[in-house]
Amino acid sequence: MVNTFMKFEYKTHLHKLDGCEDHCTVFAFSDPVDAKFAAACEHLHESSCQKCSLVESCVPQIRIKLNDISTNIPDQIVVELTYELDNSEKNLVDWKKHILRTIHQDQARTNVLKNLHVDQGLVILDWAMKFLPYQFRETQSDFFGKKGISWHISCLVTKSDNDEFDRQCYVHILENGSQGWFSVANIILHLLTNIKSTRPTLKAVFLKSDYAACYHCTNLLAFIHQNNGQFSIKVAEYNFSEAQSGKDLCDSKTGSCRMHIYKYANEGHDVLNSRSMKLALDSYGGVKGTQACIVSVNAEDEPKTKIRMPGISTYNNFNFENDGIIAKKAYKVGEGHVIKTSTQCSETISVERVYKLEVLDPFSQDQPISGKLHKFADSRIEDTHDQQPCLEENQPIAENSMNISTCSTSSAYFCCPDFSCDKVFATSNNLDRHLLIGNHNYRKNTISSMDTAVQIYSSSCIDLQKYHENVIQEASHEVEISVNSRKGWGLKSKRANVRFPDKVKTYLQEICASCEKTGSRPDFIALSEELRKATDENGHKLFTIQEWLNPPQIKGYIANIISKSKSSLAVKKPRAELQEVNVDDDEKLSEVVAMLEMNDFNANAVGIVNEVFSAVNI
DNA sequence: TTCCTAGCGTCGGTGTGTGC
DNA sequence: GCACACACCGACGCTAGGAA
Repeated sequence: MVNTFMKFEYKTHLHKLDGCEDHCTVFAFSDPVDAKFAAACEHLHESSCQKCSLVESCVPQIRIKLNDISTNIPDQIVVELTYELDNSEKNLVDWKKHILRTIHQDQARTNVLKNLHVDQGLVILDWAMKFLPYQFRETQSDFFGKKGISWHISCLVTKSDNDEFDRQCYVHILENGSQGWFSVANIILHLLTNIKSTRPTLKAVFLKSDYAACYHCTNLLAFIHQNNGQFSIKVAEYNFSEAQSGKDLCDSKTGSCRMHIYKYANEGHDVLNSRSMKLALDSYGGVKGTQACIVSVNAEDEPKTKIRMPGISTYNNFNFENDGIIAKKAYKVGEGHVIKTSTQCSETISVERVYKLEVLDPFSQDQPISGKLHKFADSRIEDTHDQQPCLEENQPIAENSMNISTCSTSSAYFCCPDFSCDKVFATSNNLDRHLLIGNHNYRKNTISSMDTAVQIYSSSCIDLQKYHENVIQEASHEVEISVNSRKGWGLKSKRANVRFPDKVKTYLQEICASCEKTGSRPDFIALSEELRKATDENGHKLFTIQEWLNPPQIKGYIANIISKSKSSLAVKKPRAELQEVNVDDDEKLSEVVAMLEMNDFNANAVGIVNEVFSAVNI
């Protein structure tokens, strides 16, 4: 029940003017400690939502039930179940916070588009999944071991004089370079220069991207701020969205480009490198509203500088002002903290030092604009029939709106992919535009499909209905008791860096060493279980509940051990050098190699024989 | 200052399903 | 039976930031 609620319904509850602590985004993102990251609500938070409370209270409810039956089950199982419940409780709350942040941070895009002037633009940045070389006819052996081509997508949205939005997409295919801040800085600079040449009236842009490390890093932010005056178009804001959200437009454009490339390849062409990739993208007039270029960024030119911005991981919104960067933890919550220019100014990140981009093949001629965004009057069913865009932030949402088109065509087949949004479109283009604006119409129905399902079921099963009501009532009662000031509950919690105990490390190192000898791969889930059950010769537990590690932690630690051992081997390993050898030496070498191979073969054969014997108990 | 842990994204290997 | 498509998952790279 909680799972379904979180997946489909929770986001429909959220609102910044709600009187419930679980729903009010301003309350959830107001820092209780630092007033600069807090905003005051003009309403009281007196109401409570039973369903939202259930997220926090479901695990305590299970814990109570566990305590009731704990006398009948072994202590070890009770301890393990308690450990699992603790982890689940934390994960559930984290998930709830993630949904809250996703919805709130997406308002940045909606508001920017709502207030966009004709001399401003919104740029959404994203790295597309690396493109794997594609052959018209390829064998399976060719399919494996491919090295992908990096390509970066930038979508520019501008507003025309007649209140329509224009979209233009820029693809940077990287011949050279990694997906780090240095490449991103070069791409942004090249992009802004290019946009200025085609749209001279543009004066400022708002950047938006996901939380990837190459975007959300001190060096890039400091570079933008320090050199903003030299950019052909000023960067006004940089808003970050939660992981895996807020880049729908880039994703849909990536899909179109991929399909265009595959279509070109399927006509008998091979797309094996950046040149052929650009050729494919430009084929048959190119992808509508999309331009591609090939660039190269030499990683060796990257300035080796380290700029400090304490607390950067908690900041999501940055405004670039003359006297510093105004950083906020959540969009439009609080006045923000000013990061002064002098604290992060560095010669090493000047435009001259950073802008080393080499354009190998420039953008082709300007493609036609991919489409005009008209305004839509009806918030539920959007179409382009001389209607107005629904960019109003708090517009009223029709109660119980149905996913049935009322437009004259009665052919509304394109539903918004967001399960909680009830908008339906007559054409795929309209859906595309809806995704660009991101103005989802979340259902405000008090009765969800889950509720309806429960009601139908409960009508034939009265007992189940009673049980369901009891669970919710008991859960909400629990929460009411425990409620105290939860201000800022939606903010990212501070990461607790806890060192793994030495004896756990030693234990894992031994297991890692034995795996290395046997060649077997460690099973992280089994190891996590093993840590909980390991005992000494007297039958006492080796590790306490505080020392248990979960599978991802074990995986990370073992990966670290392997990585270190590899790097130390690389250092110790003498460098192989090519030397001329005479024929006699060469023959001796061949003999040695043959002998080593024979030894290996014999060892393997003995191993196989032993395994067979042990399998048949001989 | 260095080391270690965590988070996010991408790459490559592997297993399974499908069509010819 | 072969070649390809797709999903899953572990490995790894990059980055931030706290502990030692």
